[in-house]
Amino acid sequence: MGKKISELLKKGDFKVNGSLWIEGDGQRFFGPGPVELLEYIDQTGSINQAAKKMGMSYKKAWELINNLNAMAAQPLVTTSTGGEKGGGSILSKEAKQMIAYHRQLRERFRIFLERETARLK
Amino acid sequence: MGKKISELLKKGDFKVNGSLWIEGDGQRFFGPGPVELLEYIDQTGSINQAAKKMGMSYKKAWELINNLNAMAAQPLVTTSTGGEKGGGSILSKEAKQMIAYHRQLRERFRIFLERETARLK
DNA sequence: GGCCGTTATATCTTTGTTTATATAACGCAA
DNA sequence: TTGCGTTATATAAACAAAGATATAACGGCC
Repeated sequence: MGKKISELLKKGDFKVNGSLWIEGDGQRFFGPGPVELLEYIDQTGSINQAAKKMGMSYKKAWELINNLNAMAAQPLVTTSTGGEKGGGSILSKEAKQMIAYHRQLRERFRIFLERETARLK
Repeated sequence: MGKKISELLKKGDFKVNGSLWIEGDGQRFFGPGPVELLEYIDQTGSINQAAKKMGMSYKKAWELINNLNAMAAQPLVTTSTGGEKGGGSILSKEAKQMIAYHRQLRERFRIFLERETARLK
């Protein structure tokens, strides 16, 4: 039967971890990063502030959003410039639904990872 | 209930995909890359040839192996230089066991991903 | 008109990662 | 002794990713 994994590692403690995403046409569409960004945009109403909360440059955040919109049938984020607050961004109904899907996915993944970690101990 | 994911994407076809690894002390220990490399080393008896099969530079392959050995309680790969074939590398019993663990893990992960993909369709 | 904060974009710089190249040591065999 | 293929390592070069900076446009408000 052999040794346990904890015996194979110098530091005995370990866990199974991973990353999950939804992909269409071979390329990633919806991963952990974009989801978190969308959630912050929903909270703040601004790509700029959401990026700051994530410690991410505005440029990168904008590129993420742009990619998402390019792959989505309907835009996930609609933006506007000017006005009282200088502009802003809001999530579409579809974006909120994607977030909900991903939340469920992540929760089941978390359970899977816990179970697999326990199985190897 | 909202729309299906396939309706949210321009290209209707999609799947849930991901990556899995074993980590100790917060840092990755055993992921898909190292496993594949070890398997090739087992086949060829050489880090050099294994690296070529993976389209990876020898340097990177060696660094991967070095990291693995540094985190493992017993070395996973033992190397030798000189001799009839110029030297070579062989896997320890522990390495083969890690590969076996990871294979099982991957298989259950595959099933998980298929199930999750189906659930969203 | 001038101010404000935001989106959108281009350009340049910096940083980090990967790859390429070179060199030495090893031990067996011819 | 020379040749061979491998491990092991350093250094330089090439490439990619990320970050910094600057600028324009927008539209409400004072």
